[in-house]
Amino acid sequence: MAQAIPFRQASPLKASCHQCSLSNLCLPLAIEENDLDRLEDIVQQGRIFNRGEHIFDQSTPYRSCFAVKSGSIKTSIITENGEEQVTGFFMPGELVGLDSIGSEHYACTAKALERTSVCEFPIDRLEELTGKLPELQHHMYHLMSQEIQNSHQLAMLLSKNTAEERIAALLLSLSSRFQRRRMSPTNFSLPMARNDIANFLGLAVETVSRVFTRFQNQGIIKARGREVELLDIEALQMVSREFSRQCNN
Amino acid sequence: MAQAIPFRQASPLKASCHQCSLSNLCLPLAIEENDLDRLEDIVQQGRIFNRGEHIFDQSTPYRSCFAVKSGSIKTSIITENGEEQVTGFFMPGELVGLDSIGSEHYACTAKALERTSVCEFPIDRLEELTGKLPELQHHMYHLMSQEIQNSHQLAMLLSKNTAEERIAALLLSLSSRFQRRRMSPTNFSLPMARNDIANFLGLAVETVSRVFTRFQNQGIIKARGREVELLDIEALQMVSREFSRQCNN
DNA sequence: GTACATAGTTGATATGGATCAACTCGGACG
DNA sequence: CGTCCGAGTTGATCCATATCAACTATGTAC
Repeated sequence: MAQAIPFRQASPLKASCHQCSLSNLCLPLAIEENDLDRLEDIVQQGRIFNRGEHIFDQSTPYRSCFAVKSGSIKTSIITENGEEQVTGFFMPGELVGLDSIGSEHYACTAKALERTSVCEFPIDRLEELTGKLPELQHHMYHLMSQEIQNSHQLAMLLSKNTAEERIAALLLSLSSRFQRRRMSPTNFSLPMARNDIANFLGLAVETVSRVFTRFQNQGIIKARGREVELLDIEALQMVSREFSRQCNN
Repeated sequence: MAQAIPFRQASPLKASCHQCSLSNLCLPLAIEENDLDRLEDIVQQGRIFNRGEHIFDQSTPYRSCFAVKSGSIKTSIITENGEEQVTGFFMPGELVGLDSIGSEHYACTAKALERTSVCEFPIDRLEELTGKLPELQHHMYHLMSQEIQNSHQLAMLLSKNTAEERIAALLLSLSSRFQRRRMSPTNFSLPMARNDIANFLGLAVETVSRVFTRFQNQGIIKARGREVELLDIEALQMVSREFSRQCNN
């Protein structure tokens, strides 16, 4: 047998968590080197979505959760009367779809904010695997509880904080998440539109815009469009009142 | 051996999920009759807390999650500057502490709103057990994702809805949770103070009070103190705009 | 039963951010 | 290179709810 392969075959995309630069942020984090193969067995790597494409849709039967490899994703809930509520932004190394694990259907819609590649973890196989690897199970619990906490933080932000505080908190959250990926924590480009920020933070677009310019006038940030430079992180932390990392992360 | 027992011994409280009237709402729901013993092995039943007592405290090392047997519990986060944010109310059959599973410390403080009895699930033994019982694991995932969704709903409520809508939604949520326990969905007594409601919904106490009287004047509810009667559920649903169950549940 | 504290209600006023409207910027496309 | 369109900014006005203040009801301790 050992049939010769005429050309380099299209990789079946069963590729390497081993080599992934994000493995220290993602699921492999929880796993011993020698168990990593078992995770690789179930993951489908490298699916690409263009800006605006849906990774999954609300009310669709739940199949998988996804890890962001590159790019970014926003999740949102659509209510019966058509209103949208952005529930989160997800950056490389972060897991999307945890809010639906164990449910029949996706609880939200996930949309690529830019060209984005993801790894897909089919839920039945993942549940099977977490049953066998206690560390992985523990890590899943941890990630999900983290998600609950994030959402509580968001609720707190929404109910107690001013527009300035909310935006400062978001900027700081993004900053620390860029930093975690060894990118500049002070100089980055926002993956989402003002509109999404406004929706996420429970504000009007106009308010977001005004706060941005106010911060700019105070010399706290420099912003042109989506390009942002944080000039005075200390000041941002003062504004955001609680120094904890809000929102996601 | 077979030593005679002189008096009826104090029960070691290894008691019966089998007989618990809430088993269809709680963890046993997920388990085959014959596996129920294994859950009973790890649960510590019947701990009682008086009104105002803490079931657990924020930043304390995480040990267990708790199921409410009777009474009710509120959870809240305290920020560095001493502000409190109520993150949820928990009624019989509901699980408290899911937001901390997999974490080192409790992410919130849980306080009994009235005389309350709980069942305690030590987390290490629970994780062990979920590793062995796939249905239980699945159920845990489901409960946790539910918790995320609830929190997202709360965030939505806080960012998009008026005071009246928020309060209507809360009343409806409580109503359906009472109903689930086969209690009157229209006639119940609020376990929490106006203050807690206000904090939870991101409103001032005065606003809560005003909305209650407004609803009363419109003949939608009848309220004296914590005693509430829902006179027109339809109307409440109209007010709460989205007909889904908000907040918890 | 009285007193004190706490929870809840009601009224008057202030304000942060929504809303409405007009304008500008930047990029895609012919 | 100009046109068009959505995204973003800026200004003026309005409103829901916070805030402040006074009062009432409820309940708890002596």
